[in-house]
Amino acid sequence: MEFKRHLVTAALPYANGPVHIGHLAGCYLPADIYVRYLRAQKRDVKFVCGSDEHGVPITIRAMKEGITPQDVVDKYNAIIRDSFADMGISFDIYSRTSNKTHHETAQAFFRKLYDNGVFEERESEQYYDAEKNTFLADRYIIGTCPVCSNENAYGDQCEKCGSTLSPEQLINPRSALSSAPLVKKKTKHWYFPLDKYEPWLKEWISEGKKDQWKPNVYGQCKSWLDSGLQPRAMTRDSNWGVPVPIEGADGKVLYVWFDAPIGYISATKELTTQWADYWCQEDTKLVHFIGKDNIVFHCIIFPSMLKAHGGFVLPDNVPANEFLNIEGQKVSTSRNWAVWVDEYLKDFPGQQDVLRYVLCANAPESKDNDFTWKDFQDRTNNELVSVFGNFVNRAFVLMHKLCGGRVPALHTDVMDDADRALIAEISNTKNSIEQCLENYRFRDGLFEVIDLARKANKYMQDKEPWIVAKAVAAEPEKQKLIDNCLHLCLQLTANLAILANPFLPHTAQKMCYMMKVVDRMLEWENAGRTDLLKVSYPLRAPELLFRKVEDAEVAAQVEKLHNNLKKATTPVMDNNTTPQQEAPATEAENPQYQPQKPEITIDDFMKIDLRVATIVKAQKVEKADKLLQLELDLGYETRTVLSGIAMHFKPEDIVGKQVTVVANLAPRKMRGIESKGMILMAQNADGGLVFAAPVVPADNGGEVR
RNA sequence: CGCGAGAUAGAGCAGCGGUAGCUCGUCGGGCUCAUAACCCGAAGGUCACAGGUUCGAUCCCUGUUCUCGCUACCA
Repeated sequence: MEFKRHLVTAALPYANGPVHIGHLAGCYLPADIYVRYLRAQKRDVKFVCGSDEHGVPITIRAMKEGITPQDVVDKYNAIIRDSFADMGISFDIYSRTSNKTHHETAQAFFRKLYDNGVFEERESEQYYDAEKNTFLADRYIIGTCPVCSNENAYGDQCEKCGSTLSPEQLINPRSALSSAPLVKKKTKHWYFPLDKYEPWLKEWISEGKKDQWKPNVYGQCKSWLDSGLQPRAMTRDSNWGVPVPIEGADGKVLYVWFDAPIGYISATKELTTQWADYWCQEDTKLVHFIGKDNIVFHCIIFPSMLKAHGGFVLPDNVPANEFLNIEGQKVSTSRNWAVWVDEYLKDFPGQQDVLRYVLCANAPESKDNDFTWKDFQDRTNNELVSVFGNFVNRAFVLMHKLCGGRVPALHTDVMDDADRALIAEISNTKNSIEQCLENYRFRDGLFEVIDLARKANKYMQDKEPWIVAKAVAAEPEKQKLIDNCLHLCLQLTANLAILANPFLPHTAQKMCYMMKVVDRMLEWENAGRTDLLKVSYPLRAPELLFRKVEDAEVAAQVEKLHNNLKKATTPVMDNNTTPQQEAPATEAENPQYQPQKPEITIDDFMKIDLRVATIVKAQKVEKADKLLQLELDLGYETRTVLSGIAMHFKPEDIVGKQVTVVANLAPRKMRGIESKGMILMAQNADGGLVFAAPVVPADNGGEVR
């Protein structure tokens, strides 16, 4: 089908914390790239999102901090909204589910289903906290696990033994919120009969979406459908949320997963009076960008709701990403193991596109991926800076040096195959990127952009205009070769701006400024043209598009991550301390000492094979300031170990000394020499090094434990 | 437990029946216009493991192991 309109949504972030880079990589960044691409094509597109501001965790948080739920969501809504705006996530509207339009829309939706007799009413008994006057979600009931006797098992699961539980199974259940004894109270809720929609869903998904949706998304849906759907309660006992709009429903609100996706509709309503065109016309392409944890809600529940209501379009695709881990560990907000976007923006001002680049290049499109600061540095320095940034810079610098600061002419009489191939490459790249983006393959699309710059670097290298320039004095007609090379490199730079624009919008803007062209040049249809910059048009002096990430910055970020983790795990999380009070304590650490590393088990430690060894030979490694090549006698063998201690010790002084060596460390090549192990050194505050070794001679090869 | 997704060079990913590819890193060389950059070349993989189907399997089938998810309002 030919779509006239596009409606793109990104998962509503939950307003009880800031956004981290996992959120960005998971859905906001891909959604933004997709939307920017569609806009550049002048297609009709609306991009909606907003804060999800209801639900129990927000009320809990408010209770703990002694403020109202509204205070909580106001605070985080502002932080989240600003982070997105600063990162260039270009929503047409960023709304929130606590506002009036949303309440009205969600209530009307519920009412329509209610009037149509869709819901089933059911009464059940649930645990109630009499002191806090609230029903308790399973998660907020604590008790002793019937399986492993852990006294702090949750009502839904025991984290110690992993058993799945229900609150009834807990021994001595108690409230997580107060010391009040639990009572059971009857409560009535309205259930959405998902089971009745199962046949329809099966047809819609199994037959219609099998090859269109990503394998993880399709597989997940199929799994749900095959195991059979159950009616699901769409209301909750709470005073924070959208009130259930029917008689006799006092103290009840809509289940957040009922209300949140309707937030997409409410946001569109706020955005435009034409909202119904986007939601109700068959030729609208609705796309939900989400993370994998949301698949069931967007592929099963929400479509069923829309179907039950009638009159709405259904999602054409739900390109869910997997998760992004940080430095090898799962993101955890409670342990504060995350890279927060607002903090990144403070630490790396003006470098939004660098993060956009890294997160897109390493996006968890097909499986969970790991974000490491080292990878952030490598990708930035070796790909963005060296390939893309450097090409643009050298094209500009050469143009100023060899062509008088103006766009040189293209002399068709001396064009060769390399020139023509480069021109063809621009169109090829444009087509490839279109293919990638239309199919939600953003990582590949971005690669194509960088690859074009890579090819352009090679083209320039082959043409060597700086060499040709030396011959111009003797053979003036050679200037034509230089002109052609730089003409094409500059036109290619203009194309790079267009092609990179969806991914790196701030960079594209900067390039437009340097080329002195208006934003309209960035329209997608201009890609592939080689007349974007007029001949003899003077261009500005180049500015560096990106800067390198320094080792110290990487180290600082890694340390920050670990410090935050320590702060969160330190048992000061008393109910009396609010997070605001804790925050300033961060800097109070003793600065001379490295923070202690995370706790390990004895098993972790026993994996390390420490041995006593004697240095039998030592020599400097050529072309390395710090490295010494050591031959160590371990009793049962002699091996080579490289150590970065050349600044501290002379080779001849340490021969014969005993050391402790990590014997089972994976071998690593440095300067072409394989190092098989590591010797232990103690470091003093002044940077001085001391061998960590037996105080009296011991047997070589002896285990250290 | 069951179900789903994933497991391919040091890292990140393609390939999905016919001699294993790309980017980065590593190593060697070249060049110098450019952010010590760029260009050329090389090394590096028993394609998680074990069976099976096939003339032939990384790719299909079966089983196993590991990771993540499906449960909790963390994308």
